[in-house]
Formats: sequence, structure tokens, C-alpha cells
Amino acid sequence: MRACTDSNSKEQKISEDLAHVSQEAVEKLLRRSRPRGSSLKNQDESYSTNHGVSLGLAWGEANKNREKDGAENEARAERDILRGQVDEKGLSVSVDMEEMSDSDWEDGSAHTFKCKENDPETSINGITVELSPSQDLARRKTNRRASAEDKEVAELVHKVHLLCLLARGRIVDKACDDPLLQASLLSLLPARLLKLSENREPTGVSLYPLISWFSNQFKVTKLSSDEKSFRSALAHALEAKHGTPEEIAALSVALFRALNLTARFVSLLDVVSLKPEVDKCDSISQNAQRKGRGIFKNPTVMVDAQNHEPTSPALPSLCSEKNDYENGKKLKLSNATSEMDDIQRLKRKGDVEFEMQMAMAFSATTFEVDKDAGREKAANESLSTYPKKQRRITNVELPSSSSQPLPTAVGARKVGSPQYWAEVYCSGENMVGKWVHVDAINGLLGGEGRVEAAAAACRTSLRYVVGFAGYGAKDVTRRYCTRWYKVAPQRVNAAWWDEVLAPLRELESRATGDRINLPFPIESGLHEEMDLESSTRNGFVATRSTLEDMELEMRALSEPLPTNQQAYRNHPLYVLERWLTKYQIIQPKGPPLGFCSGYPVYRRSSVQMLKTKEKWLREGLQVKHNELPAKVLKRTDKQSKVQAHEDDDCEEANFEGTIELYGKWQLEPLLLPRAANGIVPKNERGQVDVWSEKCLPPGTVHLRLPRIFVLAKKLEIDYAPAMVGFEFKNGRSVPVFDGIVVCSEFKDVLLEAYAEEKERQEAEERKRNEREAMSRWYQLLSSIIIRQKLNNCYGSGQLDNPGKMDKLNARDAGEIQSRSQQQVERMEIEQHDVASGSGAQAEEHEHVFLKEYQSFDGESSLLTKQCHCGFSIQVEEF
DNA sequence: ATGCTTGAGGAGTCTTTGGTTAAC
DNA sequence: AGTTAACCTTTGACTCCTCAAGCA
Repeated sequence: MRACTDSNSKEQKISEDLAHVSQEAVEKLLRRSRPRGSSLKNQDESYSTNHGVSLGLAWGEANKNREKDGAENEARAERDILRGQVDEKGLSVSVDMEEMSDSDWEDGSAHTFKCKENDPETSINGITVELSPSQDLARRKTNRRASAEDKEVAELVHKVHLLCLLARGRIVDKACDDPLLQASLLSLLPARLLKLSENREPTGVSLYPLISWFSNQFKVTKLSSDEKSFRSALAHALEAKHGTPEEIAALSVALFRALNLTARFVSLLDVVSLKPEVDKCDSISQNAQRKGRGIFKNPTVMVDAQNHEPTSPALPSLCSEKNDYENGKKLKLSNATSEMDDIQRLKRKGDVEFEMQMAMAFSATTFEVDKDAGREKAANESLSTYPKKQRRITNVELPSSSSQPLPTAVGARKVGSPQYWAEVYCSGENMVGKWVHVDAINGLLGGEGRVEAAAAACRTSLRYVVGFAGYGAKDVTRRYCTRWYKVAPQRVNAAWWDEVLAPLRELESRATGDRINLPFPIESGLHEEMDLESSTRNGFVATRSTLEDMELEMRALSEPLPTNQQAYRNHPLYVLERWLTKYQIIQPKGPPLGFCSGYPVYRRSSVQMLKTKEKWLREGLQVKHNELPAKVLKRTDKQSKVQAHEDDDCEEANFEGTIELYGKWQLEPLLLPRAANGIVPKNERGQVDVWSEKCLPPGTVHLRLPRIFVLAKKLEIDYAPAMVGFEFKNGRSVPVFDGIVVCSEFKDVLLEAYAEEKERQEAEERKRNEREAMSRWYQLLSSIIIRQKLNNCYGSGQLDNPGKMDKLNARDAGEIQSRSQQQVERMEIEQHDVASGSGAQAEEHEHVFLKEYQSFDGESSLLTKQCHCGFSIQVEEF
């Protein structure tokens, strides 16, 4: 029970962490987009509306509405502004456009108007506003590169979308664990299939009857239920035996879990692009679809279905989606509605061709579980006839390799893409067990190698495939992609993604990861690489999770060599010499891994960075004796001129107009001359370049204290100014100095002297402040008294401060005079006490100054008063 | 229509060690 | 007379990435 509470609190904490990460990203995005006014307009509604709306979708209840409303209002406001320019002012459109800054114009504000160009409704008050940007402008617009800001916004949108989809996946996963749903599913299951729950070592083959039964029972429709929560929607789908692809996939996961199988709900997160330009291009082709479609292109949305029912023909219908994906499956939609028929009629020729291609793709690439029992049986039999070793779930090894994406010439639409499926852990597979792709919607098993091709055919890039279990998640993209090098650049910063997934991975691993006994030892090299937490070098214990990590890593490391040269430009594993930068070299070269267009291919890990001697010095490294440069570059004209000029001055003849570069393997730790006899070794400029601690000569210390050099000079200690870098000022680079470098033995002396000096300066400062305060009090009181005297003398009482001075009568003036005099006296006494150290005495005895002890010096106007204790003070007489 | 190569151009990075004058 | 600080003016060459054009 306690463990359960702990677990819950941990889950809660993880959720909070994730929520925190998400919220940070959203807030950053909102902050970024708010002040953006016009420049964001060119992102048109795709950012302001689609992305804005998306923010509210998967958020916590409170945040949900707030963010959604905020973003929608913002988007609406933007639209209203733009509409207002046309609607209200009519012909003033051009004026408004002129009023926009050039940058606004270039940023593409016109783009928003352009959308209306084809709109017959753009006629206002009988006046048609022609908005046809010139070809030149259009060309300029398309040529406009995304600015850094655009990129940052795109990245933020990408991240937020990713988090939303992640949150959605968790919701679905949680619903799959619902005991009532699972019990209901079991109640529907024929008795013969119930036996599966007793199978301790399930295999892919053993799941066939179950998948077959499931795909017979449940149908995909375009209609989403009106249920508020996903759990209710799932219950509704179970009852009706039809639902959205997401619901049906979730039901399959619930069924697997009900049968004690370890199963994940897997989702292909089709996130908005990380790069702004891609979407811009997309937006042109998808303009027609955009109207009723957010970034959540799938009709299964994160908010109440009633609000987002995909009724527009422009929307990708699940009907066509179903057909797109399943034509080859012979799964007929028995509940086709008249609406679906309409949509069928609306299909373009391209769509039909597209569907045919999809059908061909699937029939050619995936194993089909036919509804026909006979065929199913035949399939099973054919599987069972495989030798045990070769019995694979993916029994289709047809020539149409998954590395050859399906032609996408027809239909530039991202519909029909496989988006939801399940993964079941089959411990009877592959000796140690493995995760098996199960697409119960289409009755497919082990089709992981085909998902990429199917997605590519539907113009969906396979960037994030995430498996959900135990309210956690794990990125399993590598299982489904064959060319990681193409996918990786389209994904968000790996560190950020790992950070987001870390707590979820833990939850997922806890839910799915049982310890398993390996029948063989893990290879030591691989073992180290994978950093297996639960495995031991000579033990055979690992977890499913770590084994899966190994499997995914192996997939990535064993990617085939790309066949075109461009692919090597940023390939994480391989490299062509021609794509090396000026400061790169392949070392050690070794035999090439292969060839591409005749050029040798090397490992990316063999690429070394080269630097000049001076650059290495900054890192505390120096080139070994007798090492020849690994690469010699020719200087540019300007560099050569500067160098030649310097050489003339120095009368050196060894200038060769080259830059010598060295690699890491040619270096050793920097050996600077040691400080001796209290003298700091300095460079030719009489200073020490302190790029890092490593650059300090041995026996010296860097004291970063302001104006400490003054003390060093005063104490006659040898020092060198510490140069810590450069800054650009007034068009030239200027060295930045911070503190000094002195011999270590002087460190304490200097620090003590510095502390003393600081104290002395502080005391001086304090004294100065006190004197200043005193002087100001004196001036203030003097002015009051003088004013009062004048007032008394000239009697009108209406000098320049009638509001106050009028009310002062002679008695008051005398009082003020007496008080101010006392105050001045008191301050002087205190000061005297402080100076003479008689503060303690003053506390015990209050001085009394009798008139008979007073004496007045007419010359200095000083009145000397004396107490009977002998204490005397001098007061300036007013 | 797609994919590859090439060249152009833009964005971002790297470069890098004052002189004069007035006030103190 | 020596020291300090403010002011002046506001790089530009290079690398690398991206995109369009041309071609197969």
C-alpha cells in the first residue's frame, strides 16, 4: 500500500516535472509570439491559429482554457485587424499596406491578403479589392529566408506540439488500463482465445487468431463520439464496435493487457515541422485543407469531439483514410454511411490512384490477415511450417524493400498514414523475446519494416514514434525507420527530447520491463557501449528495456551506406572527404567502409578537428616537439598582406603565406616556464593570457580583484596584467583585462593588503559621508534660521513660504533657533565622543554647559562651552 | 515527378592587443 | 608631470547552410 502511495507520488512528481517543462516551453512561445505583431503575420494563421489553438488542447484543465482562449483571442485579434483593414476601410487597403514598414511587407503581411485573392467574397460594398502581388514580389517572398526568429518560433511550436501529442498518448494509455474496459473486452472474447492469457511465452504466431478476431469485431469509422473523456469515448467505441483509429488501436491495447500480455499503445506523432520553410511550402499545397484543419490533422482531437467533428469535405476523412490504408486488406466497412458515399464521390482521380498505390504497397509489403478463416489458417500453417529458427512474425520478405519508399507522385495528401498501433512483448520470440508490431486495425502483425514506407506514401514523415505504457512513454522511432540520418535532422534537439522523456521512460520501463535471463553472455564491447544498468559483465540478467535499447541502437549503427553524396554531408555515422570542412581531417584514415560514386566512405568518428598552435594554447595544450602540421592552408589575400606587412616590420624572412593546423593527437599538456624569484613569466606583450586556468604559468595565481595592481605596485610585487579575452569596441577588437597574475607566494600578502585597503577605503567613505551629511544639516538649519531672522527683522511674515512661515510667530522662531542650535551641538558632541573614544562616558553622564563657563571668540565666531566634568565643545554662533 | 549536383547568396561565426584628450 | 578614464566609431572576411536551377 505504501509502495503504491510512493509510486503514485513519484508519478505525480514526474507529471509535475513534465508539466513544468511543457509550461516553460508554452510560456516561452507565448512570450515570443506576443510582441511579434507584424512579423508573425507572415506565419499567417498557421501559427496564430493552428498552433495557438493547439496549446490549449492537451493542457491541464486550468491552463487549457486559459491558454486556448488566450491564443485564440490573439489569433482572432490578428485576423480582425487584417479583416478590419478591408471591411471597414474598403479602399484604404493600399494605404494601410503602405503604412506598413518595408520589413512588414517583406515579411509577407500581404500573404494574408493573398489568401483572399481567390475568395469571391473579397468584394466589399460593391468594390472589388484586387490584391495581386507582382511576380517580382512573389518571387522575393518565396526567396525570403527564414530568420533566426522564425526558426526559433518554429522550434517552439514544434516542441509544444510534441508535448501535446505526448500528453495525448498518455491519456490514451491510461484509458487502456481501465479494468472495466478490459473486463468488457474479455467478456466478448470467445473461450478459445481466452487461453492466450495462460500462455507464458506468447509468440507472434499465437497472436494471429486474436488479431483476426479483433479486426473482425471492430471497425474504423470517421465518426467520433461526443464523449467528453477519452475513456468514455473508448467505452462508447467498445459498445458500438466502431470508432476512430485511435480508439480502435487503444481497444486492441486494452485487450492485450486484459490477456496479461505486455502491450504498448504506439503513436506516430506527426508533429508540425521544426523548420519554418517546410510548412510554408506545405501551406501552399495544403491551403485548401487548412481552413478546417489544425496541426492535429487527425480527426481524433484532444478536445470534445463535438466541437471538432470533421464534417468538412476538405478534411481528410477517415473513410478515405481507411480506404487508403486498407484497400488491400479486404476489410470492408460494413457500416458505410451515405456521408461516406458522398465523400467517395468527391474523390479526385488523383485520390483514387493514390489509394490504388497504397493498396499495392500494402499488399506487396505486409502480411495480410484475411478475414477469411481459411486464409488465416493457411497463413498460420505456412508459418508453422517454417523451421523454428526462422519463424518470424514478419513473414513477408518480399523484394519490395522498405528502403524503397513508395512513389508519392500521386496525391500530395498526408492522409491514410498509419498513426496508431500496438506493440506486444512476445517473450517466446527471438530466444529472449522481442517487441512485436501489432496493427489490429488492419490486422497486421510484425509490419514494423513497412510503417515507414506507408507513412512516406502518405507524405507523413516518420520522426517520432512513441510507445506508451504505465502512463510513461518511450521513443521507439528507430524500430520503424530505416534511415535514421534522414530522420534525425528533422527532430528536435536530442538533449531536450531526452530530458522530456527521461521521467516517462522510467514509468514505461517499470510497467513493461521484467528481468529476463539471457541464454548467452552479452558481448563486452556492446555491453560497455550500451551501459546496461541491470546487466553484469558475466551475469545474464538484463531488462527488457535495456535489451530493447541495445536493439534500437544496433539498428542505428548498422544503417546501410547512403547511395548519394549529399546524404553524407551531415550523416551521423559516415563521411565523405569532400564534405569535410577546412578545419577537419580524417584520422586515422584506415580502409574505407565503402564507396559512393567512387569516393571512399569513412566513419564519422574518425573525423578530427584541427586548430592552429595559438588556438590549442588557449585550451592549455601545445604541439609536441617535431610534429609536422596535419594540414596546411593557404592564407587569404588579406591575411597574407597583413602578415607580409608584419614580417617586413620584423624583418623576418620565414613567411610562407600558410596556416599550419594540428590535430589533437599531436598535442601534449601546455608546459609554461615556471615562475621563479617572484618574477611572473610574461608574453611578448608583458602580460599573461588567461584563457583558462591551464594557461597560468606554474607557481602563479590569477587575482581577479579590481585595481589590485595598484597594491602590487605599491608593495613592489612583480605582476602581469591578466588578459581574459577580447571584445569588439569602436569597430575594433580590444583586449579585456581582469585582475593580475602574481607569484603564488604573494597571494596572501596581496589579499591581506587588499582587505586592509578595502577596509580603509570603506572607513574613509563612511567618514566622507558623515561629513557630507553634517554639512547638509548645517546648511539646512542655517537657511531656516536665516530665513526666520529675516522674517523677524522685516516683519511682514510673508516671505517666500507663506504656507508655512506665516504661521510661525516669534516664539516658534526662537524655539526653532534654540532646537537647531542644540541639534548642531549634539551632533558635534557625538562626533567628538566618537573621536575621543568617550562614548561610554557620555552614556553615563549628560553634559551641562553653564553660561558662566562659556567664552566667545569674535574673530572666528566660535562659542566655547564647557561642562563641569571638563568636557568642552566649540559651537559656531549664528 | 523525383533525386542529385552545382553554384549563388545569406546567416552566422570568427577575428582579435588604439589613439587622443581632458580631468585628476 | 604622470596617470586615468572617457570618447571616438560602429569590421569584414570567412564558413557553412540553404535554396534554386539544371540535368538525368
